[in-house]
Amino acid sequence: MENKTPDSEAINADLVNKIKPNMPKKELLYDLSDFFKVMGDSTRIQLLWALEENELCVGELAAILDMTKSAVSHQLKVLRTAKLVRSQKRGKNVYYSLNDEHVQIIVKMALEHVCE
Amino acid sequence: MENKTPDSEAINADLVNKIKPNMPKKELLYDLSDFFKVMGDSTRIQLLWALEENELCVGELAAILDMTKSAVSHQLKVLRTAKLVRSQKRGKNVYYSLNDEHVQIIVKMALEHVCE
DNA sequence: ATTATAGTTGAACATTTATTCAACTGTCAA
DNA sequence: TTGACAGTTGAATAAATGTTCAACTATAAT
Repeated sequence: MENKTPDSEAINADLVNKIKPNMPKKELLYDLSDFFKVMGDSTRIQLLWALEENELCVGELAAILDMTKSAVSHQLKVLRTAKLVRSQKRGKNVYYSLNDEHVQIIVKMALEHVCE
Repeated sequence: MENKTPDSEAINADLVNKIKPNMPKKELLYDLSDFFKVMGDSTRIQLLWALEENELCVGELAAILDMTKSAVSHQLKVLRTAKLVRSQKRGKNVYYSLNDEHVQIIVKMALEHVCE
């Protein structure tokens, strides 16, 4: 009776050995998850959302989000480090704008997912 | 001298009042950031990556990721709650598979961003 | 029935993270 | 120069998060 399909299969070692070497390298893995981590905060999503409409300075962003300039500035730094926004100082103000065309598409895809 | 362009502009209230009402509602905002939070972990990225190749049970996933079944199970629960994977029990095993076609596209876009 | 295996679960622990607060820099106006 | 405003920064606090461990359920094999 060796050809019967078992009710429960042991783990498929061949499949594991085929998939394991195709896994992404640690570095790429961290880059990917770090990118999503940056997007995974409602304050930063709002900042990106607002900047899709216009270049805006910190005070304007703080007014739109109803938050302190300090809190906004901290989060803008995260977005800047991730290269999702860029900043430009003009007079007393620092104006921020989007720096990556992928972001708008990614947010749109995510919207389709969460709106199902 | 009232028509000179000021070296430093005060915040643009009209712009703020135009953008503010177009901001996403709290609920949508949390749904969006929660989605990205789920993607923002290297273990869960690996799970999704592996499941793109094949339906896999918990033990196989644990072997591929070199992690305990417990840790994998905890993260699979997060993915299940977010409706990114679905599970199906067969015998003693629980097989997981992808549940959302958006995810592969979103990961691909994110790859393009981080690989620049 | 008993034993072994697959997977889930909750508590605990350590780490990360977002906001607040106060102090600071730099620029403009008087 | 003095004062006001825009923004940044670091420390502190509180909240969220990932993995481990041990205990548990459920299914299969003997």
